[in-house]
Amino acid sequence: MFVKNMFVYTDGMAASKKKVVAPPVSRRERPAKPALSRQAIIDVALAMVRAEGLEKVTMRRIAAALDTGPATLYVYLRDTEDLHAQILDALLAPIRASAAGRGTWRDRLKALLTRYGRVLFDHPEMARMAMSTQPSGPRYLALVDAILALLREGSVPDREAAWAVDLLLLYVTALAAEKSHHRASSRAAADFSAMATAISTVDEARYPSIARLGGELLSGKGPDRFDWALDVLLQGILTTARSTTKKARS
Amino acid sequence: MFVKNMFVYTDGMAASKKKVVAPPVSRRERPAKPALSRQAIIDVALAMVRAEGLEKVTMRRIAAALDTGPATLYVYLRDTEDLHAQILDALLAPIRASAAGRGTWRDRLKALLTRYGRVLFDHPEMARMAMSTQPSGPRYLALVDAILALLREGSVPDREAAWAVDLLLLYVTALAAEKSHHRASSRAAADFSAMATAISTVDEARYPSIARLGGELLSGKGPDRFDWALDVLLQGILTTARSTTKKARS
DNA sequence: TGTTCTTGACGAACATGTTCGTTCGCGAAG
DNA sequence: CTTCGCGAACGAACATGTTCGTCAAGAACA
Repeated sequence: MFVKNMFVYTDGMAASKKKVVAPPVSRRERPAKPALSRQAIIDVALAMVRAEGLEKVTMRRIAAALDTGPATLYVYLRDTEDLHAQILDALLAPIRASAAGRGTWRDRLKALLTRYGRVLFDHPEMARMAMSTQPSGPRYLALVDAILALLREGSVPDREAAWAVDLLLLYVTALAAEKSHHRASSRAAADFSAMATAISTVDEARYPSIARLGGELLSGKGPDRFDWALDVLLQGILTTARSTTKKARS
Repeated sequence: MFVKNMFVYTDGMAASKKKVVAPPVSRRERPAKPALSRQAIIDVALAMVRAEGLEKVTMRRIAAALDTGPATLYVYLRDTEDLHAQILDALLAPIRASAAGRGTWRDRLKALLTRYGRVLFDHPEMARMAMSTQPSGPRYLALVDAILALLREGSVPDREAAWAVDLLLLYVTALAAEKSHHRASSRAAADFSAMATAISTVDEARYPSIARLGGELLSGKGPDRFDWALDVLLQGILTTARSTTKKARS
């Protein structure tokens, strides 16, 4: 009897009840929405990154764009880090990492690293995320592969190259993270000015070396310093063997 | 009965009970609390860091410890980054950055950088913060000064040393940020395993260099890789001039 | 067919950093 | 003495990431 009544009731009010936003909304409404997918989420996020920048990509906004709630996204994404890793890999696509190109292997390697750094630099939060996530997407792997190929072309032994690729990528990532943060921060100019002041007015008795070098510490433009740093790294990589290092220090 | 019970109860705990449960708390109560100060906040935060770790230091918990609300802290602190910078500087105290010590200048420099990295490594969030904040506290400046002194002792020209100190600190900070995050993350083992799997099963046609090097990419223990990286950096710093680099590339 | 199990879907709730607006005590000025 | 201005103090509110618990549809099984 109970079941029978219930059956009749729902049958009679089914259509209008649903549309009038009656409190007991049937869950049968659910499948009417287009099914979600991981790729759909990533696609929406990427569109947002390109239109508004990474800071505007939040779980809530993505969910709203997909007509669902933020909690639902966690069925497909582990967390924002997972999402960011996907975004980063997509953003690396334009780089078209390859060992081929013009100029010496060294020129090509530096150009490649510069392009990689550029992507991160343009996305502050991405750079920071790249510091803590071990990217493993196809584009990233292509980047790693290209770097290894270039190091090989430059006669860097495999054993050293295996570690050098980490070193190079870490440095570029860190620099991008540092610089992009400053760029994104409204405090950058004030911070730089405060640092310059601190250095120029430093207590010479306490910090003799800083006092001596003074403004030199802040000299040089970003690209120049970056270029020099890459040269330092490459020079060091070309002349520092792993096992030799180990023995000499033990 | 209810009112009566309440009355009796409050009577028994008159002083503290009134202050805690009475809705119309007079603002005249304010000055009765010990005045806040930036240093008091930092001290509480430091005590928490030492007792429970940085992750447990939140504005709300600090405020609670100081018997106030989190919004009040913003009168004294700009933001959490500001707070973390103070904490970092305090944590650097034990390092006692100095150019003096035993061994070659190189040994001492590496030891100093290792100690610095250790501090960051032990505090994941601190390392990440150090990537985006330009530390300028006294202990940090002492570190910078000591590094400069050691580079000078190692005959690194001032012009190069001025940039090298940045490079060295950035690398160590970045590495600590990377490694400490992994250490703090419950996903570290899974991530590493996934990476190892990805590398060993990589498509050779697509990533020939990665396939060739395989496990070598993940070889070596942290300290060994770090030691080698420092040697790379120092070797590069010792042999890479700034102006020469500029000319050769232009 | 009926029952059980699995999993997508998602609201409520929680923790955290931070901003905005209001109150009130204190010191300066008149 | 009274009034005014400033800034410490702080509650309410907001945005964000994430977890937990519940519901219901579909698959699997008897």
